[in-house]
Amino acid sequence: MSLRHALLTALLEKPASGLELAKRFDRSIAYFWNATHQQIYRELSRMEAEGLIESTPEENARGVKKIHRVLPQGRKELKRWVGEGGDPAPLRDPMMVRLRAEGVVGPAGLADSLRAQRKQHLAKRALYREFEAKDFSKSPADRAAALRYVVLKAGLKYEDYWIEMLDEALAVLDEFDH
Amino acid sequence: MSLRHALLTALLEKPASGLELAKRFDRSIAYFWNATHQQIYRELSRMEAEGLIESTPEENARGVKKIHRVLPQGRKELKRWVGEGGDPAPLRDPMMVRLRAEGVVGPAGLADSLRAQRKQHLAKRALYREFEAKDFSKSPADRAAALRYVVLKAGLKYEDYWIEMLDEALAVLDEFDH
DNA sequence: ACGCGCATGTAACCAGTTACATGATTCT
DNA sequence: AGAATCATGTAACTGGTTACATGCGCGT
Repeated sequence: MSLRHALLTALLEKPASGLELAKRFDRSIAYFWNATHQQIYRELSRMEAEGLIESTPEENARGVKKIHRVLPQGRKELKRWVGEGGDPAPLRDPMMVRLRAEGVVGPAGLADSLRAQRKQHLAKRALYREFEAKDFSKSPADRAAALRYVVLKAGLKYEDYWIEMLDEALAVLDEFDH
Repeated sequence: MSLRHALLTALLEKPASGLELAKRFDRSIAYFWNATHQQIYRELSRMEAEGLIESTPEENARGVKKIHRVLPQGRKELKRWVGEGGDPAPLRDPMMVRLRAEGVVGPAGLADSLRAQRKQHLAKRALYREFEAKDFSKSPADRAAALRYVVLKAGLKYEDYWIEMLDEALAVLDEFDH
């Protein structure tokens, strides 16, 4: 149930509406979690029903915007969950399955999609590097910022990892299928 | 729907029963996909109903063991899927959420679970290194083996990545909470 | 006789995905 | 007037998780 806790964290940093959260998830927080607006709305309703957050309608904007704020119960729940621990997330990546399958069924046109994914990872890395230049040009002074930077660096390294991986896979395909 | 295709790949390499597949997923294939036996049985039934695989009971063993084999339709479906392409798998890791949350709610005892996870990643890496020494001590000659090696190296690097990450996070927590 | 490991499953649940619905405001 | 954007939601479905059920054979 990490979506709930990702939302609590985001709302503690700054109260927001459902759609604003969805956008933040798309942008700055996407390197460690993501979610669609449907999922977010559902989870926000649940959390409100359980007394973890409250919402106040803001009528001046178009439609009715609901700003969500974390209640003491919510902060308590987040703190409890952080200390809780648990196993590493199970790895589940279709591309690795595809690579192995390519070995078994013979050339099936995987190289193109490897290159396409490589491009996407390059783009993400470039974006994260912008975040890095903007937010962490000097080393962070406080604890919270230092931890945010660790997470950003993890995102960066994750993209590095994939680019290396894909290059290696492409080299192998190139060698055997010249 | 990658479970299906992971199973087809595994069954093409060697026909097997449901439980054997579950074990293989736990061991050698766990660095790119995993699944419980319940999931595997459900998917095998579906694939049999759709004519992608067939099963023959083997009564001599204890209980009734069903050996599954891939049919031409199944191979065709796997090949189709490999060429299909798609976006990178969305990243979703609770530990990254926890790190960020720690920054927001203050020290909440995250260091212990970071160390616990680190241990698990070290163990996995050691296991993968054994696989490497056993199966790839000399560089692979054929295409299929070369691709299997790429996937194993990806698994290895993934563990390296996490160990580095966790060390960095622990260093930050150590610095601020001495 | 008893427990353990092999082997196959069912059922209920939860989280994430996809498609669609609705209404208001701003831009052209 | 019509299109794009902001904003919130419902419904149906798929995939993954957890808990439980059942029966056989082998070792002690």
